[in-house]
Amino acid sequence: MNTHYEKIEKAIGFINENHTAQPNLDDIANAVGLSSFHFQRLFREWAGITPKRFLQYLTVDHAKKLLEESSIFDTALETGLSSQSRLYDHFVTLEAVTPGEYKNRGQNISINYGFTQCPFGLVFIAATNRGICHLSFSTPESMPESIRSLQQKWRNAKIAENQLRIETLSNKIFNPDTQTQKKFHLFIQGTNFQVRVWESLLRIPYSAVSSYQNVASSIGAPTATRAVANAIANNPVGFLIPCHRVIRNTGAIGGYRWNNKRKQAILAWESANDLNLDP
DNA sequence: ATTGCCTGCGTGG
DNA sequence: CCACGCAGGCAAT
Repeated sequence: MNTHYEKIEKAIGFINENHTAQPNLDDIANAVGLSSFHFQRLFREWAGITPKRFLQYLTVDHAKKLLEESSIFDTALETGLSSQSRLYDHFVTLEAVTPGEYKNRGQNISINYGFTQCPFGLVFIAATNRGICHLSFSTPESMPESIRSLQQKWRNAKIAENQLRIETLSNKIFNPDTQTQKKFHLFIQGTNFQVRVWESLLRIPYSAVSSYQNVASSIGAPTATRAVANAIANNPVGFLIPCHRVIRNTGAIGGYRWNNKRKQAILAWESANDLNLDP
Protein backbone atom coordinates (compact mmCIF):
# COMPACT_ATOMS: atom_id res chain seq x y z
CA MET A 1 0.00 0.00 0.00
CA ASN A 2 2.51 2.53 1.03
CA THR A 3 5.59 1.58 -0.82
CA HIS A 4 3.66 3.90 -3.12
CA TYR A 5 4.73 7.01 -1.31
CA GLU A 6 8.34 5.92 -1.29
CA LYS A 7 8.24 5.72 -5.08
CA ILE A 8 6.63 9.13 -5.31
CA GLU A 9 9.30 10.60 -3.08
CA LYS A 10 12.02 8.96 -5.10
CA ALA A 11 10.55 10.43 -8.26
CA ILE A 12 10.45 13.89 -6.75
CA GLY A 13 14.06 13.55 -5.65
CA PHE A 14 15.09 12.52 -9.13
CA ILE A 15 13.25 15.45 -10.68
CA ASN A 16 14.83 17.90 -8.28
CA GLU A 17 18.30 16.64 -9.05
CA ASN A 18 17.83 16.60 -12.80
CA HIS A 19 15.52 19.51 -13.42
CA THR A 20 18.02 21.18 -15.76
CA ALA A 21 18.13 18.08 -17.97
CA GLN A 22 14.32 18.03 -18.41
CA PRO A 23 13.84 14.30 -17.85
CA ASN A 24 10.87 12.68 -19.57
CA LEU A 25 8.47 10.24 -17.97
CA ASP A 26 10.45 7.21 -19.05
CA ASP A 27 13.57 8.58 -17.41
CA ILE A 28 11.72 9.16 -14.17
CA ALA A 29 9.98 5.79 -14.17
CA ASN A 30 13.34 4.23 -14.81
CA ALA A 31 14.96 6.07 -11.93
CA VAL A 32 12.22 4.90 -9.63
CA GLY A 33 12.66 1.35 -10.85
CA LEU A 34 9.33 0.89 -12.59
CA SER A 35 8.11 0.44 -16.10
CA SER A 36 6.46 3.57 -17.44
CA PHE A 37 3.19 1.68 -17.60
CA HIS A 38 3.32 0.73 -13.95
CA PHE A 39 4.49 4.22 -13.06
CA GLN A 40 1.44 5.79 -14.69
CA ARG A 41 -0.84 3.44 -12.85
CA LEU A 42 0.80 4.09 -9.51
CA PHE A 43 0.32 7.80 -9.98
CA ARG A 44 -3.30 7.51 -10.93
CA GLU A 45 -3.87 5.53 -7.78
CA TRP A 46 -1.92 7.82 -5.50
CA ALA A 47 -2.74 11.29 -6.80
CA GLY A 48 -5.73 10.69 -9.00
CA ILE A 49 -4.00 12.41 -11.89
CA THR A 50 -1.39 11.55 -14.47
CA PRO A 51 2.31 11.94 -13.71
CA LYS A 52 2.57 14.57 -16.40
CA ARG A 53 0.10 16.85 -14.72
CA PHE A 54 1.58 16.08 -11.35
CA LEU A 55 5.00 17.20 -12.55
CA GLN A 56 3.61 20.58 -13.45
CA TYR A 57 2.58 21.03 -9.85
CA LEU A 58 6.17 20.55 -8.77
CA THR A 59 7.68 23.43 -10.73
CA VAL A 60 8.80 26.73 -9.29
CA ASP A 61 6.60 28.44 -11.85
CA HIS A 62 3.56 26.76 -10.43
CA ALA A 63 4.57 27.74 -6.90
CA LYS A 64 5.05 31.34 -8.00
CA LYS A 65 1.64 31.34 -9.59
CA LEU A 66 0.11 29.97 -6.41
CA LEU A 67 1.83 32.72 -4.45
CA GLU A 68 0.46 35.39 -6.76
CA GLU A 69 -3.03 34.02 -6.51
CA SER A 70 -2.68 33.85 -2.77
CA SER A 71 -1.58 37.47 -2.54
CA ILE A 72 -5.25 38.38 -2.75
CA PHE A 73 -5.88 36.32 0.31
CA ASP A 74 -2.79 37.65 2.06
CA THR A 75 -3.86 41.27 1.72
CA ALA A 76 -7.27 40.23 2.93
CA LEU A 77 -5.60 38.74 5.98
CA GLU A 78 -3.81 41.97 6.73
CA THR A 79 -6.73 44.31 6.25
CA GLY A 80 -9.22 41.96 7.87
CA LEU A 81 -11.50 42.27 4.87
CA SER A 82 -12.49 39.39 2.73
CA SER A 83 -15.02 38.67 0.09
CA GLN A 84 -13.72 35.20 -0.47
CA SER A 85 -15.77 32.64 1.33
CA ARG A 86 -13.08 30.01 1.11
CA LEU A 87 -10.86 32.21 3.20
CA TYR A 88 -12.59 31.59 6.49
CA ASP A 89 -13.95 28.21 5.60
CA HIS A 90 -12.03 26.44 8.33
CA PHE A 91 -12.45 22.80 8.90
CA VAL A 92 -9.92 22.79 11.69
CA THR A 93 -10.39 24.53 15.02
CA LEU A 94 -7.65 25.09 17.52
CA GLU A 95 -7.56 25.23 21.29
CA ALA A 96 -4.34 25.92 23.17
CA VAL A 97 -3.74 24.68 26.69
CA THR A 98 -4.09 27.34 29.37
CA PRO A 99 -0.92 28.59 31.08
CA GLY A 100 -1.88 26.57 34.14
CA GLU A 101 -2.32 23.46 32.11
CA TYR A 102 0.91 24.19 30.32
CA LYS A 103 2.67 24.11 33.64
CA ASN A 104 1.24 20.79 34.74
CA ARG A 105 2.10 19.16 31.46
CA GLY A 106 -1.09 17.32 30.77
CA GLN A 107 -2.30 16.34 34.21
CA ASN A 108 -5.81 14.83 34.10
CA ILE A 109 -5.52 14.41 30.38
CA SER A 110 -5.44 11.07 28.67
CA ILE A 111 -3.83 10.60 25.32
CA ASN A 112 -4.15 7.90 22.70
CA TYR A 113 -1.45 7.46 20.13
CA GLY A 114 -0.68 5.25 17.19
CA PHE A 115 1.31 4.84 14.01
CA THR A 116 -0.28 4.20 10.67
CA GLN A 117 0.32 4.52 6.96
CA CYS A 118 -1.01 7.57 5.13
CA PRO A 119 -0.52 8.84 1.57
CA PHE A 120 2.73 10.43 2.73
CA GLY A 121 4.25 7.49 4.53
CA LEU A 122 4.26 6.50 8.17
CA VAL A 123 2.43 8.96 10.39
CA PHE A 124 2.40 9.32 14.17
CA ILE A 125 -0.79 10.76 15.63
CA ALA A 126 -1.88 11.44 19.20
CA ALA A 127 -5.24 12.65 20.46
CA THR A 128 -6.48 13.77 23.85
CA ASN A 129 -10.09 13.68 24.95
CA ARG A 130 -10.15 17.37 24.00
CA GLY A 131 -8.64 17.16 20.56
CA ILE A 132 -5.72 16.11 18.43
CA CYS A 133 -2.47 17.11 20.08
CA HIS A 134 0.15 15.69 17.76
CA LEU A 135 0.74 14.68 14.17
CA SER A 136 4.17 14.04 12.73
CA PHE A 137 5.70 11.95 10.00
CA SER A 138 7.87 9.14 11.19
CA THR A 139 10.01 6.22 10.08
CA PRO A 140 10.20 2.70 11.49
CA GLU A 141 13.55 3.57 13.08
CA SER A 142 12.32 6.72 14.77
CA MET A 143 9.14 5.25 16.24
CA PRO A 144 10.52 4.91 19.78
CA GLU A 145 11.86 8.45 19.65
CA SER A 146 8.49 9.74 18.47
CA ILE A 147 6.79 8.21 21.50
CA ARG A 148 9.47 9.47 23.83
CA SER A 149 9.14 13.09 22.73
CA LEU A 150 5.36 12.88 23.11
CA GLN A 151 5.79 11.60 26.65
CA GLN A 152 8.30 14.35 27.30
CA LYS A 153 5.96 17.09 26.21
CA TRP A 154 2.93 15.68 28.06
CA ARG A 155 4.79 14.06 30.87
CA ASN A 156 1.93 14.02 33.38
CA ALA A 157 -0.69 12.76 31.00
CA LYS A 158 -2.01 9.24 30.88
CA ILE A 159 -0.68 7.95 27.59
CA ALA A 160 -1.77 4.75 25.92
CA GLU A 161 -1.65 3.25 22.46
CA ASN A 162 -4.94 2.95 20.61
CA GLN A 163 -4.26 1.72 17.14
CA LEU A 164 -7.86 1.51 16.01
CA ARG A 165 -8.80 5.03 17.07
CA ILE A 166 -5.73 6.52 15.41
CA GLU A 167 -6.22 4.56 12.21
CA THR A 168 -9.81 5.72 11.94
CA LEU A 169 -8.75 9.28 12.61
CA SER A 170 -5.94 9.14 10.08
CA ASN A 171 -8.25 7.88 7.36
CA LYS A 172 -10.47 10.89 7.94
CA ILE A 173 -7.60 13.36 8.01
CA PHE A 174 -6.04 12.19 4.77
CA ASN A 175 -9.28 11.82 2.86
CA PRO A 176 -9.40 14.60 0.24
CA ASP A 177 -13.10 15.06 0.96
CA THR A 178 -12.25 16.53 4.34
CA GLN A 179 -11.96 19.93 2.68
CA THR A 180 -15.73 20.07 2.60
CA GLN A 181 -16.28 18.77 6.10
CA LYS A 182 -15.50 20.81 9.18
CA LYS A 183 -14.70 18.74 12.11
CA PHE A 184 -11.18 18.54 13.41
CA HIS A 185 -10.41 20.00 16.78
CA LEU A 186 -6.84 20.49 17.91
CA PHE A 187 -5.56 20.73 21.44
CA ILE A 188 -1.99 21.92 21.66
CA GLN A 189 0.76 23.39 23.80
CA GLY A 190 2.81 26.38 22.72
CA THR A 191 4.04 29.83 23.62
CA ASN A 192 1.84 32.82 22.81
CA PHE A 193 3.84 33.64 19.76
CA GLN A 194 3.78 30.09 18.46
CA VAL A 195 0.05 29.79 18.90
CA ARG A 196 -0.53 33.02 17.01
CA VAL A 197 1.58 31.75 14.14
CA TRP A 198 -0.13 28.37 14.06
CA GLU A 199 -3.56 29.98 14.09
CA SER A 200 -2.55 32.10 11.15
CA LEU A 201 -1.57 28.99 9.20
CA LEU A 202 -5.09 27.63 9.60
CA ARG A 203 -6.34 30.52 7.50
CA ILE A 204 -4.40 29.51 4.42
CA PRO A 205 -6.94 27.77 2.19
CA TYR A 206 -6.55 24.24 0.91
CA SER A 207 -4.02 24.02 -1.94
CA ALA A 208 -3.11 27.71 -1.60
CA VAL A 209 0.28 28.85 -0.33
CA SER A 210 1.67 31.78 1.56
CA SER A 211 5.19 32.99 2.29
CA TYR A 212 6.99 33.25 5.60
CA GLN A 213 6.96 37.00 5.14
CA ASN A 214 3.21 37.15 4.62
CA VAL A 215 2.55 35.01 7.66
CA ALA A 216 4.77 37.36 9.66
CA SER A 217 2.75 40.34 8.44
CA SER A 218 -0.49 38.58 9.23
CA ILE A 219 0.39 38.39 12.92
CA GLY A 220 1.55 42.00 13.01
CA ALA A 221 5.27 41.29 13.05
CA PRO A 222 6.28 41.93 9.44
CA THR A 223 10.00 41.77 10.09
CA ALA A 224 9.94 38.64 12.21
CA THR A 225 10.17 36.23 9.32
CA ARG A 226 12.86 34.08 10.85
CA ALA A 227 11.15 33.87 14.18
CA VAL A 228 7.99 32.91 12.33
CA ALA A 229 9.86 30.23 10.44
CA ASN A 230 11.09 28.93 13.75
CA ALA A 231 7.61 28.76 15.19
CA ILE A 232 6.34 27.03 12.07
CA ALA A 233 9.15 24.53 12.35
CA ASN A 234 7.79 23.57 15.74
CA ASN A 235 4.28 22.91 14.53
CA PRO A 236 3.01 20.05 16.71
CA VAL A 237 0.23 18.99 14.36
CA GLY A 238 1.60 18.57 10.87
CA PHE A 239 -0.70 18.55 7.86
CA LEU A 240 -3.80 19.78 9.77
CA ILE A 241 -1.92 22.91 10.73
CA PRO A 242 -0.74 23.37 7.17
CA CYS A 243 2.86 24.42 7.61
CA HIS A 244 3.49 22.80 4.23
CA ARG A 245 1.58 25.71 2.66
CA VAL A 246 4.24 28.23 3.61
CA ILE A 247 7.01 28.62 1.06
CA ARG A 248 9.72 31.17 0.30
CA ASN A 249 8.53 34.31 -1.39
CA THR A 250 10.69 33.49 -4.42
CA GLY A 251 8.57 30.43 -5.10
CA ALA A 252 11.29 28.13 -3.78
CA ILE A 253 9.83 25.36 -1.68
CA GLY A 254 11.72 26.24 1.50
CA GLY A 255 12.44 23.82 4.30
CA TYR A 256 10.33 21.14 5.90
CA ARG A 257 10.95 19.38 9.14
CA TRP A 258 9.84 16.07 7.69
CA ASN A 259 11.79 16.37 4.43
CA ASN A 260 11.34 18.88 1.62
CA LYS A 261 10.29 16.18 -0.80
CA ARG A 262 7.35 15.35 1.40
CA LYS A 263 6.37 19.02 1.47
CA GLN A 264 6.37 19.09 -2.33
CA ALA A 265 4.41 15.88 -2.46
CA ILE A 266 1.74 17.22 -0.13
CA LEU A 267 1.41 20.49 -2.02
CA ALA A 268 1.14 18.76 -5.36
CA TRP A 269 -1.31 16.25 -3.92
CA GLU A 270 -3.48 19.09 -2.65
CA SER A 271 -3.44 20.74 -6.04
CA ALA A 272 -4.40 17.44 -7.60
CA ASN A 273 -7.23 16.95 -5.13
CA ASP A 274 -8.53 20.50 -4.96
CA LEU A 275 -12.26 20.16 -5.38
CA ASN A 276 -12.57 23.86 -6.13
CA LEU A 277 -10.18 23.77 -9.04
CA ASP A 278 -11.62 23.86 -12.52
CA PRO A 279 -10.65 20.89 -14.62
C1' DA B 1 19.04 28.98 -10.36
C1' DT B 2 22.95 29.60 -7.14
C1' DT B 3 25.84 32.20 -4.18
C1' DG B 4 26.95 35.11 -0.26
C1' DC B 5 25.85 38.49 2.93
C1' DC B 6 22.38 40.48 5.51
C1' DT B 7 18.45 40.68 8.87
C1' DG B 8 15.39 40.65 13.24
C1' DC B 9 13.50 38.05 16.62
C1' DG B 10 11.88 34.33 19.95
C1' DT B 11 13.93 30.99 22.79
C1' DG B 12 16.71 28.91 26.26
C1' DG B 13 20.51 29.33 29.03
C1' DC C 1 19.48 39.62 30.94
C1' DC C 2 22.48 38.08 26.71
C1' DA C 3 23.87 35.08 23.13
C1' DC C 4 22.40 31.87 19.74
C1' DG C 5 20.68 30.07 15.67
C1' DC C 6 17.18 29.97 12.38
C1' DA C 7 12.04 25.80 7.46
C1' DG C 8 14.21 33.59 5.42
C1' DG C 9 15.19 37.70 2.26
C1' DC C 10 17.69 40.10 -1.00
C1' DA C 11 20.95 41.54 -4.45
C1' DA C 12 24.37 40.33 -7.42
C1' DT C 13 25.69 36.99 -10.86
